[in-house]
Amino acid sequence: MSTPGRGLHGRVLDSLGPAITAGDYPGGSVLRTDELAQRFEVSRSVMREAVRVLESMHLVESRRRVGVTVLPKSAWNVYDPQVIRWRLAGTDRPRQLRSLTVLRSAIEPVAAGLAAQHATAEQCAELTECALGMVANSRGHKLEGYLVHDVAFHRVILTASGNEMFARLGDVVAEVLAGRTHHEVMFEDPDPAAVTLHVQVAEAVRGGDAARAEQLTREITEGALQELDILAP
Amino acid sequence: MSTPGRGLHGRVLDSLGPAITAGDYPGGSVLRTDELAQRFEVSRSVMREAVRVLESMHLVESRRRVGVTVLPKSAWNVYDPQVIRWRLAGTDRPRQLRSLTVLRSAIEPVAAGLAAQHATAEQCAELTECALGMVANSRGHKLEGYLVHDVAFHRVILTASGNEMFARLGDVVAEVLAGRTHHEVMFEDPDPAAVTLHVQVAEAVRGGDAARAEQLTREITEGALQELDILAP
DNA sequence: GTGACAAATAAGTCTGACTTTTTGTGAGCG
DNA sequence: CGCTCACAAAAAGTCAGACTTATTTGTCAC
Repeated sequence: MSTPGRGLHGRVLDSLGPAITAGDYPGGSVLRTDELAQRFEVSRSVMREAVRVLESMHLVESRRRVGVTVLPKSAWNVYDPQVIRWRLAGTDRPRQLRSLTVLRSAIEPVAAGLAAQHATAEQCAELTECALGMVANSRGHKLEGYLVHDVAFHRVILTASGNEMFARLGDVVAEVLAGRTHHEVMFEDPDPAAVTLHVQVAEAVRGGDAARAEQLTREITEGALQELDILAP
Repeated sequence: MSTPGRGLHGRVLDSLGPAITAGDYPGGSVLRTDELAQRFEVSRSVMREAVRVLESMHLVESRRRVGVTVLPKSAWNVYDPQVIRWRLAGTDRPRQLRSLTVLRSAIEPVAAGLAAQHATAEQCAELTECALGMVANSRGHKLEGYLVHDVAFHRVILTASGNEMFARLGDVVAEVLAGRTHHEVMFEDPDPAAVTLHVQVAEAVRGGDAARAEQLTREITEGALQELDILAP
């Protein structure tokens, strides 16, 4: 999925990033570059590069004479895809999943409305194809096939909205949907009502009915929120 | 506001970051670390740190034997506050401002609804105070005073929503509102209707009326969108 | 044309010496 | 006792140079 450990500094990050986001080093903890370099058996240059990246994510702050200070959670760049992945992989997973689902519930309906106004013919076709794929995989424990089309569907909506910031949430949504299928309980086939809603959204977008696309998508995300409440009330 | 040029690598970033986000180096352009180090008169170690940061923002990609490749806009981490600031400062400003305003229109109503459910008594008081401050500065060309309270108002809403990802958008909203007051045309006093809406949102949140808070905030952001359409249709 | 091999190239890594800033501390003094 | 100021220590910051490694590209034989 992501790009693991590109270069030595990347491997250090793969180890240190999750540790920090998991809370192994509480906000205010002070680390020293030299010590870290020794611990990870890399040179100081490599360690410094890793620290710079963590700093750009506002996970740590490096100050002379004091060291590398871990910042409080409130300072973190929670929109950084890397940070999101690290948190989803760690103990913060439930909270992160909830935050992201709420975010989805705010963004996706608006994105769908915009998509109805701006989607190209090609995007409409793609959308319909995705919806059909979902229908085809909606019965008989074909969860993986369903997931692929579900992810593609939401990606097209976000892209077709024409808003670059919405488009960039495609990966996040993919992560959330994949998480739901793989980690959470999902023995049975997906909710038939949800499948129908996706088909209807595709129709609304194709027909240029922004209000309807928005409303239907709101029902989809509403369902996702309820699912979450059932799992962890 | 931001933290300019912390260390040498920071100063390199202050120069190179805006250049890339402004499109001075089109996607696909290839730079070489050594050459950049010479151009900015820093050592390679410093230059490498800067490149690592740009890489973590997905502005560039560094590959052996080829160099530092500038990535297409579609790959950028558009939620990185630093990237947002760079783009707001450059030629991409109008597009960025529009994207952010659309984002606001999706997020803030939902945030207001959640705030109505979760806001503490203290946050409600703060909110009312902000609204009153807006009223007090709404007439007689007190734009700066108005702005301060406006920013504070939206910050409280986003924080009170209880969603960490919403809360993190406080800075972004502040940037957008400040931009509207400082850069765009805003000779006259703010729209009285908008002021009234803010007061009513404060009331709705205090009263725990989520639906009303959401709807009223939707009207506020709707107004912001229309403002944008008038300026650049 | 194709496939393997060699050379060129630029990033990646390591090391050691040096600089700069910040902080703590303690001496001196009111 | 408390204050200031100067000095020393600590850790990040910077630099330069040598070396390694992966990747591309070009070439040459088949």
